[in-house]
Amino acid sequence: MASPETNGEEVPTRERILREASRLFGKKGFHGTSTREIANAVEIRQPSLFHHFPSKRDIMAELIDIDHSESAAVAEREAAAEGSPACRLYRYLVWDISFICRCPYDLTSVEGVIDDPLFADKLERRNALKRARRSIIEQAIESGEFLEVDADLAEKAIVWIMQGDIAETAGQAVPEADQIAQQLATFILRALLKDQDQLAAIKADAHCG
Amino acid sequence: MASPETNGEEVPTRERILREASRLFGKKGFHGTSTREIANAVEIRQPSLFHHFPSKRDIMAELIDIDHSESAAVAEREAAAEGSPACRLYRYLVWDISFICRCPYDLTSVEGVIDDPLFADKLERRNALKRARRSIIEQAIESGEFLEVDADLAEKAIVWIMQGDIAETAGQAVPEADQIAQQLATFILRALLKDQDQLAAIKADAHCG
DNA sequence: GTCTATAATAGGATAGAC
DNA sequence: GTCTATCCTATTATAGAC
Repeated sequence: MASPETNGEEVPTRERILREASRLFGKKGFHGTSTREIANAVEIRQPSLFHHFPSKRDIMAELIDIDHSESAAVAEREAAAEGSPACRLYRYLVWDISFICRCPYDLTSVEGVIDDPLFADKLERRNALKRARRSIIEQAIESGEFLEVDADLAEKAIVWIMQGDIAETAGQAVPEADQIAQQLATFILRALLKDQDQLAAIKADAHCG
Repeated sequence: MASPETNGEEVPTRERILREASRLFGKKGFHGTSTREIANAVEIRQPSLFHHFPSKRDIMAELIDIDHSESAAVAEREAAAEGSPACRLYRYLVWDISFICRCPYDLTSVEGVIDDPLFADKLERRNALKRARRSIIEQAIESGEFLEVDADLAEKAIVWIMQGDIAETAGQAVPEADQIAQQLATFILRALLKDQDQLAAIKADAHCG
């Protein structure tokens, strides 16, 4: 119980920079946020930022890594796993939305900068994440669990909902994380399932909460 | 057939400024886009912009008006109308998503700036639009057509999907506008309807394509 | 690890010629 | 209606003291 995270004191400066920068990037965009604003929010002077990060770009780059590294791993694992694809999609969705709701950073700005040449080195992993999600949806359609919808449009709608949830929670680490994750994952599954009566069994098999 | 819009020539400078600025705002954000970039895209010099708009802010303000004025009118009309709420939601959704897909401007940046104090005068109409959408959903839950979901979360998920579609089409006026509008409206209705078998009747009653 | 001071650049907007 | 030239401010980042 001596963790600096749990008792609310002594958050390291580098950590506070990431949190405040993510909020400002989320609200005003990466290019629209100045290093002065970040420094003011952290309550240090502007040049002191450059002791913790070599450039403004590197602050954003770290936020991209936080957003994508675990998500891509989970999605790729579920895409390659055995068993009901609908259940695997549900499990991935609950994990990722829950991650979003618990994250202390506002990751809103990530999708907005990922196509910027400045972050070209981060693009491939994001695309791998997208491919994994699409693969699970295609498996669910082929297996007959999902309606024969446009898999591309379905993957997009899912991303859009997650993106909206990211902007909504904005790094506030909401306590109802699991509840929201299950509600949104259920919303998505209902829109795609051929037989709504299977929803209860899918949730039970996924054993997330 | 002499319309400047249809034969592709002679688009007025003011119009080209709106189109190119909307694309740049959508890609790099309002604050992240310089007036020099806009001018370059329009192929005029930077100060010439200020002959057509008094400031960079006023370009964005006009894009906000384009996004919200008709949408708010349609949503408020459907919220106050008679008949099946699910049908009225479907009709609004098809209209708005179709509008998005036909719009020659990239309206991605609108949601990102609407909370900025710079555009405080545009906030009330956006909130009226949100209230109208929520009202239709609440009516559909009360009437028993929709499952007893969280109306707030449902309205959010709908906005997120429309917001994603705005970013996707990015003012390219896609030819499959009606098809996409119906697919996404169907996705949303399926996620909310208590009885999936009513979907066909709702679509028929809405008579949108 | 933070500060002040400052360099170097890019930004929004104006003046006035054509 | 567009241009060149320019003003003034804000920006990212560095240098060097403490």
